[in-house]
Amino acid sequence: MPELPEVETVVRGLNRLIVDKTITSVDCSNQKSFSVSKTELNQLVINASVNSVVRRAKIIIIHLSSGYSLLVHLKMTGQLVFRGSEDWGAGHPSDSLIGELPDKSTRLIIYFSDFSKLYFNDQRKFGWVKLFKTSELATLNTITKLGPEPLEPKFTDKLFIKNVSRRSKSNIKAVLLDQTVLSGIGNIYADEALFNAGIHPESKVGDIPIEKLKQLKKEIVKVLQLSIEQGGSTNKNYVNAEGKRGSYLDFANVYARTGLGCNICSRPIVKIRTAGRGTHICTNCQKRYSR
DNA sequence: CACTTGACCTGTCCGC
DNA sequence: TGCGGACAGGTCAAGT
Repeated sequence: MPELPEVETVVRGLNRLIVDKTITSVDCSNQKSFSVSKTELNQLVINASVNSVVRRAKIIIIHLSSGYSLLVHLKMTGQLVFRGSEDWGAGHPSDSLIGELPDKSTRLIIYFSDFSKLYFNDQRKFGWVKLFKTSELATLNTITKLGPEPLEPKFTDKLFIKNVSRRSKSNIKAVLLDQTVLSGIGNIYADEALFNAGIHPESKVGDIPIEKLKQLKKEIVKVLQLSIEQGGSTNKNYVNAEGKRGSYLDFANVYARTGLGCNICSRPIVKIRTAGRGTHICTNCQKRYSR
């Protein structure tokens, strides 16, 4: 669920909420979620302050003053939720989607010197938190293997076509989900971009006309920008750094609209399975390209 | 190398 | 009401 727009929203929130705060301690459960032990984690981050929070693909990077950086991947059900010192005690913000913290999915708590806290919750335990030296990030395989950022100027038509063409015999949907081709797209925005471009997700990349691929690239950028404006998509678990939902799904054309009328032709949206994923389409508006 | 599938988890929903 | 099974979907290892 957290894809590029959701992760971007969390990062923007954290930049407002935790920059310049100093860590006093960390507390974690579920060792599987972490690359270092609680003891090590405490040794390496205590008394460090937060320099900045950035994003690469779907990875959240928290740069610390100690020369280390915390990397967080939310996978499907991860959340990074900030609670200010005024929320200490019984109450919690009434407009938050989640209640009292910690709860049973809390895996990590970062305590700041002003008594505010950052919670990492993850129901399904797929997410992770890793600690690296900031100077090592540039050569880290986790990061260097990632494809281009779709919202950066370097993401040109030419680069998009070159990268998707590496997998010319695959379904276009599977290729959009491949983070080495381009980074940040997940199931929701793959379905939305393919609908907006009028392409059936099971079209093979090699069968799609170049002009249509260019249009798809344009639709990817547009849908990601729109979703960031809406604070991302909340289907079930996703919340921003303040525990609030995103509203992109109010604008969705196909995702989670099975059985509802297509916004263009009114025929019902159909759900199929493509590349092992639930896939939402309008069979009338999306053309299946084939040889 | 290109490409596909299943495993990792837990909570929820659907049919019987 | 309870119970089994399918499903949710990001990534990677293992398969063809």
